[in-house]
Amino acid sequence: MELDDRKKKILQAVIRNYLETGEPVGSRTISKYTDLNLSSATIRNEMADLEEMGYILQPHTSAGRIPSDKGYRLYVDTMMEEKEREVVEMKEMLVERQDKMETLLKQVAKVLAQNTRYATMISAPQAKRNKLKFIQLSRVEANQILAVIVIEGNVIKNNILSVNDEISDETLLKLNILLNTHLNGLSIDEINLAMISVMKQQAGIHSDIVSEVIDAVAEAIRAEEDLEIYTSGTNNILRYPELADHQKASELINAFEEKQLLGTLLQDNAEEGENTGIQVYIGSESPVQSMKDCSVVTATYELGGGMKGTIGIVGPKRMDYDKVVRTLRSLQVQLDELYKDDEK
Amino acid sequence: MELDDRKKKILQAVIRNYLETGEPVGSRTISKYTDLNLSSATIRNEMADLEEMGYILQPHTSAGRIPSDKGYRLYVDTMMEEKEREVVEMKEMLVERQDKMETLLKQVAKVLAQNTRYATMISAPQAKRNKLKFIQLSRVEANQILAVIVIEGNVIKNNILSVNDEISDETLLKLNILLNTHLNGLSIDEINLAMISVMKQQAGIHSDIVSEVIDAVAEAIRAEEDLEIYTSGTNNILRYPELADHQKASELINAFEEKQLLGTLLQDNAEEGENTGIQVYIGSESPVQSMKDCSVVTATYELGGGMKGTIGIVGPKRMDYDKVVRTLRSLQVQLDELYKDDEK
DNA sequence: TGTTAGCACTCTTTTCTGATGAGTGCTAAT
DNA sequence: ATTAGCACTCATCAGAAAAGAGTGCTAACA
Repeated sequence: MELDDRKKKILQAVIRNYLETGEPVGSRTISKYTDLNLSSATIRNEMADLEEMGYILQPHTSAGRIPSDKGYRLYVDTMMEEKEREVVEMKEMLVERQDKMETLLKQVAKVLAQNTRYATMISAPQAKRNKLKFIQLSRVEANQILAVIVIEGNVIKNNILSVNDEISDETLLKLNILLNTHLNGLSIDEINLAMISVMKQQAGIHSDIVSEVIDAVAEAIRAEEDLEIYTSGTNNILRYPELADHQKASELINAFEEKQLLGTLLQDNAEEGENTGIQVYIGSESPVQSMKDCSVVTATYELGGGMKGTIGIVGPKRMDYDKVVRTLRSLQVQLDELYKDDEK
Repeated sequence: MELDDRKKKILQAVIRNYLETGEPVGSRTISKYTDLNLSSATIRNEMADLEEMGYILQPHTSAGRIPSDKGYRLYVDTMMEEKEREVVEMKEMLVERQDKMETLLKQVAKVLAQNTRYATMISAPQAKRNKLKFIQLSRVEANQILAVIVIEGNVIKNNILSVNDEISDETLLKLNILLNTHLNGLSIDEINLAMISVMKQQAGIHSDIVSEVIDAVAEAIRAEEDLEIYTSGTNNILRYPELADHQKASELINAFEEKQLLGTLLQDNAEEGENTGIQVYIGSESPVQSMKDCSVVTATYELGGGMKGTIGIVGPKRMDYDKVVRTLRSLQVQLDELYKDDEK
């Protein structure tokens, strides 16, 4: 059977209507809703075909139809009209340039959640390979050394090391130079044992500090490499009856709390080289088990310098795909501009 | 009317039973549940009295009784038996000493939520008056200066400052000395304008850096002063039908997401000088509006050096007060020991 | 005098029933 | 190919009846 133009129109009407109401859509509704001027009977026949083809489902005999995952997929891929109207201007809400990346991302997640009324998540931008830029040791107390580790992209980590015997300012300076000359510009797997042993030798009695610092560096880079994720609007999940069932809602809320679980979703996506950077996962397409009854839309964004992160929106399968995609796209542009403003 | 011993026993039995089941408790149940050897009729008379006194409520005629807030209050204040059995050993789960405070606190919140099956929150320990301990400026790039600010209690903040003209290593050293001699050991409101202008004068052409650094210091101390809060087990809210109603659940989940809303709860408490440091808020006693149908138990903990934080547990009014209090108390001890271990 | 058995009464909860209505699939007419 | 018509299905709703839990009150009892 072929999916002709009329069938497409009907399918589209079914989906549109279902997105709005969340209720199964009947033939009579469609017959009036569309400009096809067909009677409900004709629609019924067409809907029977569409069901056979797997685009729509009947929850039970004598209920209307609801879109299947396959139906949503077709809709998202080929039928969404991206109207220009009401492109949400998020910029105003982000005007106050945030110094801290963390604050910015939290705010984006929050604004997005308020705007869309779905649950949102955003991963902090990451450079592919994190290289060490600069190390600085300084004394805090007699037997405490502060190690400041700066990674490519101006990410800064601190670490306090305890030492047994006091260290003079002079040796501290020497150690600083030693560490920086050897390690700067290296990524974590470029620091090898040979290098470490050379450094230890040169450090003499302070070799233990060297190892501690190197551990700290490794730790810092590793920490930077696992995704920092911010979420917002978790409570929106309860807004949609099809997700608000305790079992499902609990799993979802948990996923949003244990942010690592969201990692797959945000990480994998960042790597896929889609042209627009926007991905839609419908129901079971989602790589995260607990979201098999939701849809997830993700968008990668760039904050310059190859720093890429991902934004995700989680809602019911009948989420307003048009609006979500539109909003994400506009957000991508706005974040891009934010970076450019920063540049100049 | 007097609350004699028998009435107390009956009240206790009603509460105990209600805590377990969440269902109104009838006279017959009590008559069998207790060792009073009284018939249900007698119990009924007593229960009528207890109701008159305001300790219990009838949801409707011909339902059993449920405890009122006043009833819970009496129970918590005078009737809880703290049995020794099954004191949850959380220590094992916290064995791996965490370097980072953040990780530790997140873990505590999580373990606590898993143990109690309630929602938990924990505020990071804070010293009352945050004093500046040490400042370190260093160059990251030609026109970028990294300012590391260490606050009493070894809290470290970083800040990158952009400067217009390059600064020599020498001037940087001078600035470092200048800043440290003037500012170390001061709290935010001890840094006054006079001091600043003296420093600016001494800094000569680099006076703009001085102001930037001072801003950064102020910002860092302020940031440290507003509570860092970690939460866990939000989804446990859905476990209790009396809270799982969409309206309430949504508000609660939101409160746990917008962690500032929890601030009042955790902050006020930290200041109250209760002997045990454990506080119970029942229903409308809670200072947070959205929790008027819950109970909240908070405990202050100390991590040495006057650094105090607060742990909070949020559950239904029929939460297992005994267990929660026991767990919190044991946690207080364990955190205390953790610090002592750290000390030596 | 305190305790208890008994009973009528109240109110919620559950179950069943029939009615309603939305929606379908099929057939026959256009 | 389209549509009107009709029998049929099934969820949902309203109401009634039944069941059950629990109460308050009274009268009897130790």
